[in-house]
Amino acid sequence: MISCLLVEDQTLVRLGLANLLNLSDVICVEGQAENGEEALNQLEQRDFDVMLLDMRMPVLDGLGVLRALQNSTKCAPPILIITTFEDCEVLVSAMALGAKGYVLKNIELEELIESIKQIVAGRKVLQPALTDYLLQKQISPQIELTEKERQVLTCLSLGMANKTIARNLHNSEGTIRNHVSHILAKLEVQDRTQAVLKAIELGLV
Amino acid sequence: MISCLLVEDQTLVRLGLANLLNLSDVICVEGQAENGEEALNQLEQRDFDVMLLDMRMPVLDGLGVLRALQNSTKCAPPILIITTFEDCEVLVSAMALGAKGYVLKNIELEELIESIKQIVAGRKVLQPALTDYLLQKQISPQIELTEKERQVLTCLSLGMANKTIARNLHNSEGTIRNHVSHILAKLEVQDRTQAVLKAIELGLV
DNA sequence: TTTTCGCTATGACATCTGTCACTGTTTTTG
DNA sequence: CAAAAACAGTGACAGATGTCATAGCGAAAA
Repeated sequence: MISCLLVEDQTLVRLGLANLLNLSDVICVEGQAENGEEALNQLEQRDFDVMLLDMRMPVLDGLGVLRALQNSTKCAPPILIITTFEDCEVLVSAMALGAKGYVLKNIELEELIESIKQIVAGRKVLQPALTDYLLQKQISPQIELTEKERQVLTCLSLGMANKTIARNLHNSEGTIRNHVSHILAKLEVQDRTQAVLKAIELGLV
Repeated sequence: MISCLLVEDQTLVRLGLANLLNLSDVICVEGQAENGEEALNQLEQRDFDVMLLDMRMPVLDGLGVLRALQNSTKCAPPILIITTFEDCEVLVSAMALGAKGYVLKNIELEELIESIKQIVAGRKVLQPALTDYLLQKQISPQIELTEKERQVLTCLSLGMANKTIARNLHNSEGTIRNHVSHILAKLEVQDRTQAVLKAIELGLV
């Protein structure tokens, strides 16, 4: 029987998932936490075979937990990240911080149980759908904006006009126009609206 | 016994929640769907007392389902939106489209069951935490766009120029300009970029 | 040191954008 | 039916937007 610490802020999701896992004959959710701090407390008090960790949480999020464990002397259980597609940007950081694998919340139950077994056995679990996505993002030519350009882009995605941006950043309107022009070129788009859309898509803002 | 259709894309969450609800002695999850289209299919085939509807889904999202039901002659069950704090911007649209209430996914189980009973009894359920947030955001009164305006707005949020939109929708550029002008007025913004941002924020696209 | 790069700035230019007024047709609604 | 919308269009206009060439300044890199 694999003892498991489940860390997830949404009550319904946590209870539901715990229930499902407990119905299996190999996994037993023996600890639950609804944020990172609680998780760390639970780890203080007893040992687990594995920790299922959500990324987005109040108080202390998934990355926070991983950081805390790295700086701690205590020997933590292997960690499987359970996250949504929307939050997958932080996965690279999570893996760098010592997580042993990641799966999407919309994974099938059977597959999740299999993943947990793999993690406990010391192997890594990288769900293909996510890996593909991350690789594709990395392959996509990285857009390098200067500090000023980033500022202007932020203003753009707040819907500001050139004149307004100029006032905000204490520049002439002409200067801002130049920056905008460079941003459009770097993002390979034709106008500010497309720039904002692309920036949102790429998570630049 | 209340028969319930549960619409939620994340498999684990859906199964877990169904399980929890079925453990109660008043609610029975008799249908499940992992996207809006499946939900509509299920509604075709049989009746339910209530539908629990997630907002963010692939294929056809929550708003899409509500729109489809509004344009349909069929008598749909009352709908309770179950969503996350992050997606709550679209709730105003959802309510305008006929949803009967909304709760957060991190609601307590007891409270959720109580909410479902209220909905089935014909009352509305507006979870205070969300209502407060929305009021604080001073969400403007429901924005009513015409069909054509919606089409143009969609084009706008794809980053199209007026000329491109005109070609796409088979209109003169002047006509498109007029439509854009009306959209800006209705959204109470100054230019197309702000319109796109607001449209995204309000879930109009 | 020389070069490169980021930032600032200006002026000119073509084009795009949004507003307004006004004219119609068609469809919906009271 | 009559009024009200939605839809399509035109022409004119002011202002916003984006491009380009050019140039000075300071800091960092070669």
